[in-house]
Order: sequence, then C-alpha cells, then structure tokens
Amino acid sequence: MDAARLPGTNRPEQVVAHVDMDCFYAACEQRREPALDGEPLVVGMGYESGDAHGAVATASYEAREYGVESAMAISEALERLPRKVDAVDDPELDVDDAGFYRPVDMEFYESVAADVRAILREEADVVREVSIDEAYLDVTDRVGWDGVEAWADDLKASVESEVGVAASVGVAPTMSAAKVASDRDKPDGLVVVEPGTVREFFADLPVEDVHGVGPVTARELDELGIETAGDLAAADPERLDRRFGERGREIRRYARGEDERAVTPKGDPKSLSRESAFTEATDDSATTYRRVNTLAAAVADRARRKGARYQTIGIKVVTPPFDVHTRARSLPGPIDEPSLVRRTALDLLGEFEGERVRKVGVRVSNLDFSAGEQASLGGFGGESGDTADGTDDAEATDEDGQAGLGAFADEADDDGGEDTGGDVDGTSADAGAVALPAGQTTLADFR
DNA sequence: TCTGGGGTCCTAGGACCC
DNA sequence: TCTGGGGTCCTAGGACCC
Repeated sequence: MDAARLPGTNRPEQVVAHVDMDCFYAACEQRREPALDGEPLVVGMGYESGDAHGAVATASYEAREYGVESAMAISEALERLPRKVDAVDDPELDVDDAGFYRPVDMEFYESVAADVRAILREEADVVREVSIDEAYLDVTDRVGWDGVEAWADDLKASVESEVGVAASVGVAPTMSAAKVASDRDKPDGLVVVEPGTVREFFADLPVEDVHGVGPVTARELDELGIETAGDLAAADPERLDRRFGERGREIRRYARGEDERAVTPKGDPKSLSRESAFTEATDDSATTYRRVNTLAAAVADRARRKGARYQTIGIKVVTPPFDVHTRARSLPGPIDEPSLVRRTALDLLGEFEGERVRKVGVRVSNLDFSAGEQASLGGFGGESGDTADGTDDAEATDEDGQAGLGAFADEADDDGGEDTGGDVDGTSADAGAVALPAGQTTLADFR
C-alpha cells in the first residue's frame, strides 16, 4: 500500500487498533451464569454478597440505565438499583426495577482475559496490554489501512465466538485516537479513523475524552475557555505550558492527532503494591499494624513470584476525609527479603500512631528483575524466631541478620485484609529455596 | 455517598557531590 | 568576605488511567 507518512519521518503511518472489552467483569459473570444475560448487573469490589460495602467495579449497560456508574459506592448503587433478592421481600420495591450484585472474582476474569490475549497475539504483530480488558495492537504491516475494517470485524467475531465476551475496537493512526475511537460506538463497536482525519474526529468531543485529561485538568481548561478537544487543539501551546507544564503540550498534541508513540509490549512493572481499606476508620494501632503486616507479606510474596528484587519500600496511609500520605525508604541495593519489607513498613507506619486511618497500603519499587538467571543460594531458611502475633514483634525478628530470610514469603494471607497476621508463623516450607543471588545485599548491611 | 485496588508518570524541594 | 552552577538521587504529593 502507499502508506501515509508521519510528518518528519519516513516511517509509514501506523495502523493502531485499540481493543476494549465491553463491561468486562460483568461480561465474564454473564458468561459463567447465562441467566444474568440482559439483566442489570453490578460487580462490586470490596463487596460481599448481601452487604453494602465496596465500590462498583463494573455495571452492565442495563444497570447503567438506573444511574449506576463505575467507582460509585455500593450503598449508592443500591439506592438506585435495589437487589433483586431484597425487592422480592419488600413490598415497597419493584422486582422489575431491581438487579443482581456479584463480588469481583479476579482469578476468573484473569483466565478469561488470557483467552482473549491469545487471540489478540495471533492477530497482530505487536500487542501492548494496558490492563486486564484493554490492549493496543499494531497491525501496520500485517493488515494496513485497506483491509483493517474487515480484519477488525473478524477479530471481534473471534473473541465473541471463542471466548464469549464482546469487544469494541477503535482503529486510528495514533494510539491516543484509537483509544478514543474504541469508546465511540460501545458496546460491540467498531470505529475507524482514517489517516489525516484525526483532528476532525476529535474536534467536537468534550475535552475530557482526550487521554490524560481528568476531572481536575478539565475544570482548569474550562476556566481557560477550553471546552472541546477542538478548542484544545487550537489553544496556544505556551499558555498550556505555563498552566500545566509539559503535560499541557502533550494533551494538545493528542487532540491534534500528533502522537508518535509506537505500540510496544509492556515491560516489567515499576512497582508492586497491595492496599486495603478498613470498614470504617480506626485509630487502633494494633489493627493497622496487623493489616500492614499482612499487606507487606503479600507484596513481598508477589515480588518473589515475579522474580523482582526491590530497593525501595513504602507505605500509604489514608486518613479522613481522604488525605493520602506516603512514606518510603530506600536501601543501598536491591533485595528480596520479605521480613525487611514487613519491618520497614511497620517502622514507617509508626509516624501515624494514634491517627485515625481508613486505608493502608504497602509498596515496593525501584524494582530489579535482573536476578533471574543468577544462581540461587540455598540454605538460608530455618526458623525465624518470629512470634505468631505479628503485631508487636517487629524488632524481635531477624536478630541474627539472616535467619528470617523468606520466613514470611509464603504465608501471605490474601484474605482481603482481615486481621490474620497471626497466621504468619515463620515456618515456610520452602525457605531453603530463597533466591539470594550472588552479591545481594543481606539484612546485616542495613543495620 | 463519604471514595476500592492496582498501577504510571510528573513535579518540586532537599541533600549531596563536584 | 561571599560566592556559582550542574548533576543525581531521594522523598512526597498529585493527577491520571483502568
């Protein structure tokens, strides 16, 4: 084909497809439970059957008709759309205006997503997975502009027939335009934005539709009289720079169709974290310590399974009304040492002693994945000497510097954060398999 | 209606080095 | 006496994304 050329390059203009699964979690639930098809369905995070806690992860289109939206509190969603089971017993409620609620089941959604991924990888040369339900595909060489519409139709049909969930696809010469295009015709949509028409495509869209413009930026843009993506495209770049810095120029470029990012596979993660909210804010330090202890073990465990060593350990503490605080500490070199994650996290948490806390998190960053091929040294296991409590013994462990290595790695209780720190008993069965690459800094170096 | 969990990138200020 | 400038690393916070 005679490909269009990007300005200033001799690269043929990319053909980028953005694939976005429609109401993915809800679609997965409907696949598993076909009776839910066509029903108002809400999938809730932090939600357990029958309660009113948590937030909406995904709502089916039928549920959205009732005003249920993503990220909405379940309690609010229930006001707009009562549970079917409740409506049956309550004469004040109409069963026809009620819906179904299900808790998030990530493991199941992951397995469905893996099936979808397999198809995408067959159909494109380069696939960048952005999240569990979204990916960019580069089909410049394989498909080109001429056949791309038919190709996208086939792709959608394959996903639907082989996996049983629906996808929307946007095709454009840039990633940012493809992303917006996939959203224009949902559900089960297909929108192709031809080269040279990107700016026109954006012109009348609200500025929030531009990737990178969130509620805060949209409000500030509005104050500048910039309401549509077309306004943004035409805005003075200097002015945007003064107000928003480099980001301002970037969103302007996107709105103009100037986005030269190439589709590349996603690399290793930059950080790993776990967080968990309390049912209600607590100032009981034993409670927050136990929760942080659990999260630290879970994060360290995940890092080890992914083969990541970490150099920075941090916590997040959310205090009412919704103030986010982070604290972090860096080490001299990357390590894989669960007990140190735990001790560091608890130590950092000390600063918030006595404060009311609604949510806590633990994070490792500054990740290093290079240790994979290095030899693992056995023999660092053994008893850690840790007590079962896990709350007040942060200083009691690892007195000999190494005995605690790995003691917590396999005891991460992924129970959503209940106070089960007591399960951590330091008798990890495979403590001897701790990977401690040659040259790794040991705990003793941090004393 | 008080806001769930997992990420990314950017910015600003301070420490420290040369 | 008072005086520079550049570079890097680290921490904390903020905006954004799904």
